[in-house]
Amino acid sequence: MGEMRFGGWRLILLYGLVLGILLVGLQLMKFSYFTGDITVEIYLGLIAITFLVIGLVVGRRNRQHPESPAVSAGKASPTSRMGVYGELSERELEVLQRVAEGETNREIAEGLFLSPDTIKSHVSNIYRKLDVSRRAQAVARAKELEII
Amino acid sequence: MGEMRFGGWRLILLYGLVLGILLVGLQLMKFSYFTGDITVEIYLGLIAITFLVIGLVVGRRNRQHPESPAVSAGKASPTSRMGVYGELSERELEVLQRVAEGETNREIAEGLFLSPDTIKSHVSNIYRKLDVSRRAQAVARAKELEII
DNA sequence: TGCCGGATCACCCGTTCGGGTGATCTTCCA
DNA sequence: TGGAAGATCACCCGAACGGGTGATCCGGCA
Repeated sequence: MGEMRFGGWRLILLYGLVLGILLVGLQLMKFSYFTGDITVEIYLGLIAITFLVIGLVVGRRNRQHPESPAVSAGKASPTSRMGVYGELSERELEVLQRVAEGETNREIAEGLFLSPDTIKSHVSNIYRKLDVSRRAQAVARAKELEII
Repeated sequence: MGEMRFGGWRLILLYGLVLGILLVGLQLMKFSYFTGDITVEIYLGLIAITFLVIGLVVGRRNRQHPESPAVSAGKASPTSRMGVYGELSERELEVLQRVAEGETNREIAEGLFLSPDTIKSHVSNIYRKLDVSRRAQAVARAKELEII
């Protein structure tokens, strides 16, 4: 995919969304304005407040969200089964240990006199058995399970 | 010396300007044939931009508070036993936590409404403070030091 | 008041990782 | 005896990472 380097991507979507809602709102308000339902002061005030809020939101968009509903992909791990992890083989434990030391696959390979591809294979199997998908997560898991 | 970079508030201002101009343009097209008077549209656009900028300024000014109550648990002793590594800032702890969950920099960025580059920066500082050089190692270290 | 550090963001570049596919060889055991 | 599982290795490709450099803004502290 073409990468948009600056700023982030969801921000643009957010802008699009806000803009769309805003335009609809403005059209409605304009209609009311011409039919004399609301005064020009209210109209202007609404516009001012709207953009003020947009500015505030954008300006503070780095605020921390402790448990925001908009975040989180798949946390909380509903699957709470243990005991499946005992099946890490000797080799896999050896590799996992070194992964936790921060060694790269190549370094591990050299330390164990194996090919980097072999290490990759072991690491992939470790991920499968620990139900994770990257090293930092595997280390955290292993520490929690006290298998390293 | 890079003057053409999309840096910081310049980007936000650009968004604001684009938004405003777009709004004005749409107004002109969509409803200038109801009234021959277009100056009022420009007027509205200017109001919108003005308040957007005001919101921006206010929002930027109010962010970054050193005293945020919404921080992780387990931070019971902020002053004691914080040796060399103890200088991990709130932000860094937050990032480190998510690193241990296996989130990518981009995922962390989205979760915290920040730029991936900012996360990279935090992660680099974490490495320096923990004296490591990659994520798995950082997680192992953090688990050993019981800071996560 | 001027400097420092934290937080935020951008960009570049080379390396590493993750995921997939596929292969050979050995051991174990049903 | 045939399959299951483990260990070993190869290759591809895109995503992610790590390490720099540099910039802005802000708050605190000497």
